[in-house]
Amino acid sequence: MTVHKEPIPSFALTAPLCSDPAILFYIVDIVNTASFAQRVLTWYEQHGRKTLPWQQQKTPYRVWVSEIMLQQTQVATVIPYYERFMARFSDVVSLANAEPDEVLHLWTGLGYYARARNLHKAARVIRDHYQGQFPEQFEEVLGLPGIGRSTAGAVLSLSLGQHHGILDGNVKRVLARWQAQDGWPGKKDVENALWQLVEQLTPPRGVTQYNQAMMDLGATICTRSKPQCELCPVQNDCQALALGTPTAFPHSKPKKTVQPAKQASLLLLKQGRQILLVQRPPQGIWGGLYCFPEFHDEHELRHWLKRYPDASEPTPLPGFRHTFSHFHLDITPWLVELGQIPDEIMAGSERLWYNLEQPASVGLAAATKKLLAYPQLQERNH
DNA sequence: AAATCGGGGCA
DNA sequence: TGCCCAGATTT
Repeated sequence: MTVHKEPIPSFALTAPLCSDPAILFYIVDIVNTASFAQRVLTWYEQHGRKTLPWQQQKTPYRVWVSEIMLQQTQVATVIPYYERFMARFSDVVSLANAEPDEVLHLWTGLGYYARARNLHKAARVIRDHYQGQFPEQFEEVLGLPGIGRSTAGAVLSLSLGQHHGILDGNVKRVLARWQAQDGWPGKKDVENALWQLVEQLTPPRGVTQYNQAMMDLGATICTRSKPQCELCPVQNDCQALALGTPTAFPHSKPKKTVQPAKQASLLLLKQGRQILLVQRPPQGIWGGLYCFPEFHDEHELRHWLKRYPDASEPTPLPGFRHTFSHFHLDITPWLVELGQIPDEIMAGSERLWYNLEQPASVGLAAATKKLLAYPQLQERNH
């Protein structure tokens, strides 16, 4: 998709250099592309963030830790964690020498603990294979656990001024909008197209500021919702803005076709305060969790119930829809009371008479929890 | 309730 | 190679 908005004014006002509109547009493209980085850099001088903790004493180690923390959390939240982390582990060797538990402890609350583990693993690789010096070759950095192309580029460009592009979530959004890039960036081909754009636009000089500026732009102006396009330095040739739908980019992850609803009837078999649950097979939905006995429909449920002459007439309770990522389940609960617990039902380890007042420590599906809280299940004379 | 984020791990 | 996942936060 290509939408050409007005070319930059100085260029548009001169007499055409060429009568072929295709070539003219091509030239205008080159001018706009060449000026993209300049406009971003100028914006950064005036509006960019330059006093963040990891922007002081910029070493690969300090920038690396900040990049990993920032992958999952916003700047304001990261700052106190970063300060504590740096106070305790001032260099890569002290991090490497720490116990994994202590690293995780300092990470507590940030989430994504696999990344803390990778951080620690990488520190040990650096201690043991790089004499405790953070490597400065792109391929070496790329080889460290938890570091991919974008993080490697960020660390080496922000701390050492090496010429590498970056493509984190913020940059992806800025570029996908500027280019009106079709497709979901989770797809390889779309990501490749964006990387190609990164390489075209990243300027030969001022990479440190440019990369920082692109991230700041995405974090403060070109935000996921309510972008402030009127403040953006590249608004004049932003294709998504020209289309009038900046927030339509980057295209969101294609929805998994939500299957039409499946029907399930659940039997709430009850004897006093005891409720029958069965453990589900390890595979499939609710694997290993305890749920109510499930049937396709009321008929199947009644058929199963014939074995228990003692059982009361099933009473339907208010149903509800439980939505999974890829299908709906319409649940109709049926309540049945039993005079006594049949021996047959007692047998089998996959069955559990769940005591409402002394709940067993087992995994319960969300829908099961919801049903257990139904007032109809509570013991009335108690 | 849904989308998100960059890299790892798996088919 | 491409797909799914983590895990807490934001919208």
